[in-house]
Amino acid sequence: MTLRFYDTASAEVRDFVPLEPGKASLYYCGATVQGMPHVGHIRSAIAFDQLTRWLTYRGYRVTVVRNVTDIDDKILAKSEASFAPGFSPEPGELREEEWWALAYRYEQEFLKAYDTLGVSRPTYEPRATGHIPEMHALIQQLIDRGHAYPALDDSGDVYFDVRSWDRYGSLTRQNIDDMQGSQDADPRGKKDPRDFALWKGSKEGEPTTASWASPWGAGRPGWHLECSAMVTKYLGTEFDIHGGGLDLRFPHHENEMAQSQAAGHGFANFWMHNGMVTYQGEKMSKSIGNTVSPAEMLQLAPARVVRYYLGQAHYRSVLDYRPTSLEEAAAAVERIDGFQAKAAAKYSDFGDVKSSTWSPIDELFEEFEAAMDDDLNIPRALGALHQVVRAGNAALAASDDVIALAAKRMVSLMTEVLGLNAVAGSDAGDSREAEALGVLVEAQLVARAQARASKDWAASDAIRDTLKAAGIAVEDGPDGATWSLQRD
RNA sequence: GGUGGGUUGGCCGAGAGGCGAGGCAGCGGCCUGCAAAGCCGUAUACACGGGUUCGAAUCCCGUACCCACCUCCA
Repeated sequence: MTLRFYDTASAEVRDFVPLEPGKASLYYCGATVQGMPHVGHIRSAIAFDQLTRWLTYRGYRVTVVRNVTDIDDKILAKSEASFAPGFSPEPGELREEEWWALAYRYEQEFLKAYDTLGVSRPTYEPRATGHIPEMHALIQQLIDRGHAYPALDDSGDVYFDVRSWDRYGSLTRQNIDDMQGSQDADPRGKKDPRDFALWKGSKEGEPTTASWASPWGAGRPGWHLECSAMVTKYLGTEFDIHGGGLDLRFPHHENEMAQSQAAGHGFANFWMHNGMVTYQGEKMSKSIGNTVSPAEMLQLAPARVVRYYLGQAHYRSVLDYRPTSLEEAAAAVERIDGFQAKAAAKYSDFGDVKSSTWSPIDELFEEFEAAMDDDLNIPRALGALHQVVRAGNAALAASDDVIALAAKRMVSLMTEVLGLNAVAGSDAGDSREAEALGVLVEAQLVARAQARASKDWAASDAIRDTLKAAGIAVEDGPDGATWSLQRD
C-alpha cells in the first residue's frame, strides 16, 4: 500500500514520499474573491479535501494552506464601477462598495459554499493583503540574485526576468520562444514581453487603501508572487504538494515555481491539478458566462448529492455537467443511504463498534483502499463502495449479521473518508418539525398496519398514496413498514 | 504555431496485453396482497485505418474529431 500521485511537473504517477515522515504539507490555490463562487471552484476544493482526508486516513498529519487573493485588478475595477454614476447593481451586489469590503463579502460566500459542501477548513487560510512584508522580502531576494528588476519605464512595477532563469517553462514543458503572441505583447517597461509583474506600481485614480509602500515605490503585489510568499511562510521553502485547477498551470504555477526556485527554494515536490468542470462540453468560467453556482445546484439536490456529484469523477478528468447529472448522483446516494438506514434500524444496538473479526467482504475494503492509494481513483473506489452496499443488502435479506455489520461499518468509513458525512445538514431531523412529522407519520402507519392485518387493501393503499403525495415513501419490510422523506 | 489531455455500451464512468469495475436507465426473474426497496440474471462497448502479438479497448504508426493552456481564470 504505497500512496501514489500524478505529478504534473514530471508528468508521471510517483510514489508519495513526504519530506518529513508522518507529515504532509499541502498548499492549494483558493479563490480570487472578485465574484460569487461557481461549482468549478468548489470541485477543486472538494478534490483537495478528498486528498487531505485520504492522507489523514493514511496516518499523515496534514497541514493544509489555501490562500485568498483579496486584491487584484478585477476587485478594484468592480469596486470602482460600484461608485460610478448610474451604476445599477445586480442582485447581491452593493452600491458604492470599497474593494476590501467587496473582497471580504465574496470571501464569505466562498466559505459558505465550502462549508455547505463539506470541504474541511484548511489549517491556515492566509489573505494576500496580510503578507506584504513577506512579499517585499522575496522580491528583494530575487533582485539580489539577478532574477528581477524594477521596470525600465517609471511605472514602479518590478518584473521577474524570465531570460535569467533557464528552467522557465519546465513545469508545463514549454519553450518560451514557441509561445503564442509573445512577439506582439506590449512590453511596457519589460526586458522581455514574457516577464511578469512581481509588484505593480500604483496607478492614477486607484484607491490609496490599495497601495502599500515599498522600496520600489508604492503599489500592490502581483498575483503569482502572493502565493510564493504565503506558501513559504506557512510551509517553508520546500513542501510536499502544491495543488490547484488545471487552468492555473500556466502562467500562475509556472511563474510561482520560477520565482521561488530562482530565490533558492526547493518548492513543491508534487504538483497536482484538478480537471475543469464543463457545461455542454465547454469550460465553465466567468468570462464565458456559463457558470452554475453551488446555490443553483443546491436547489436541485440535497448538499450530500451535490457533494457526491462533484466528487465522484477522478480529480484529473473533465467533469461535464448535464441536466440529468444530479438525478443520477441522487439515485446512487439514495442507494448508499438506503442501505445505511436499513442496517442502522436493524443493528441500532451494535452501533459502529469496530469488530476485529474477519469478514468475507474485507477484500472489497482492500480494493477501496488500493483505489484511493492509486492517485485517488475515486471512481474505482466508488465501485468497491457500491459492491459493499450490494453485499450488505443481500446480507440483510439473508440475516447474515456478520456480513451485514461488516458492510455497515465499511460504508460508514468509506463515506466518511470521501467527505460525504461532512456535508451540512446530513443529520437533519432533530428539529421540532421533524419530531412532529415523525409522530404523525407513525400514527398513519399504525392505521395502515391495522388495515393490512384485516386485508383492507384499499384503505392500506389509500394511506400509502396520501403519504406519497406528501413526499413520504413507505416501504414494507419483514419487520413492518418504514418511511422516509423524499428530497426533491 | 507550441504544450498537455481526451474519444469505452442508451447515458455516466473505471480499466491499460488474455478474465466484461461500478452507477443510472432498460429487459426478465425472485420477494410482495399490490407496490416500493432489495436481490439474481441480462450488453454486437472500447473514434477510424493499418501494424506488432498465439491473443489488442489496452502496445506501435497514421488519421479524424473534441477539450484545456500559451501572462484574467478553480
